[in-house]
Amino acid sequence: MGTRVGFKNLAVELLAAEIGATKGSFYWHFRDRAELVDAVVEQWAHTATEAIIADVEEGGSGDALERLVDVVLGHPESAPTEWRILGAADHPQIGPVVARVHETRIDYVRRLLRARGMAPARAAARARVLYAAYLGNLVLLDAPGVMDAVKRSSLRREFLALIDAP
Amino acid sequence: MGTRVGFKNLAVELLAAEIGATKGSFYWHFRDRAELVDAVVEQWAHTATEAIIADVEEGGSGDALERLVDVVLGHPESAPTEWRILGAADHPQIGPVVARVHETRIDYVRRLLRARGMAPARAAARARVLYAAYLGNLVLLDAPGVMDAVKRSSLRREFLALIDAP
DNA sequence: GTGCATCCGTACGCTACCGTATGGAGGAGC
DNA sequence: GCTCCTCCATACGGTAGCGTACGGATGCAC
Repeated sequence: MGTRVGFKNLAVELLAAEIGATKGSFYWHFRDRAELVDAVVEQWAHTATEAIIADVEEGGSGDALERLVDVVLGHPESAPTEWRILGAADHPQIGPVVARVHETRIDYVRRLLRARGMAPARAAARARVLYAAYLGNLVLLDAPGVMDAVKRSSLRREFLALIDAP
Repeated sequence: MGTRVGFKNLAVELLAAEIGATKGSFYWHFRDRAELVDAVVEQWAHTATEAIIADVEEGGSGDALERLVDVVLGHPESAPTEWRILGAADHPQIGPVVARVHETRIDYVRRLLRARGMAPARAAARARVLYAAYLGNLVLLDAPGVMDAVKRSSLRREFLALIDAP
């Protein structure tokens, strides 16, 4: 069996065979492969932004930024999927959606920093760098052996230190 | 003309046509496409680690970590190439090389943090998060419109703040 | 000048994948 | 029972890209 992730593996015949169907069935439900890609990416964009933000917002105890760090660090199993989608951002169907997700997330972090009293300009720049650290963490999680030696508690501690940096 | 970057564009016939040659010529110099990929990735691994580290080491004025930040933030034009190679890390020929580059760079940042007096365990974790921020910065640079509003001086300031965070 | 090594071009086979054409099974309505 | 709609399978055409076969040119040794 293949890698199960990756834009290249989002192929019509491969997907159909995995389900146990054929191409004839696929092309009844989807007009073409582009429609499938759109559906997958749009689904990801939803669960990767609104769902996470809602999850953080409704869990009322403690600081929201801390809860956000716990949420994004607590689900390393979703890292490969997200990283593969980001890696396909050069595709014309995926790039705009990814950019939209980036801006939504950065703006959310910026608002949380503002709520902690950080000045507007600094909050904007800090939000970008913090989110960049999250993205790079995805990359490193995907590289075999690079993150094996580091404990998640250390990571959490460093992320929180970056939030509170002067 | 195409995008000039991206693993998919590293194709034999496309490359040959771009130079003005043909496949027959290519297969005289390379055994197959895998050998070409190996050569490109290995070349990148060299210039992306040893070259940068040497550049930082020999420029003697000021703090080494600050110089490193200036070097990596000062060459945004190399971001697309690096980002595309990282995005192809699921390829069996590229993944190990990328992991090697990650570890080399993280260890370098860790040593610089140690030289500033940071405790070993914290330096190891901090180096990973700092490097992750650099990687995420590559991702955001590639997303159109996301980084337009932020000035490089602000970015530099935030990176330095992350270095000195408690 | 003849033989040999080097380098390159043309033509072909092969595979993977997308998309289409076409027929057929099974249920719903009447 | 006839018809139509929904869903699926088989078979085919078309394209992109990798790798190979083979012939031709160019230069060097002798």
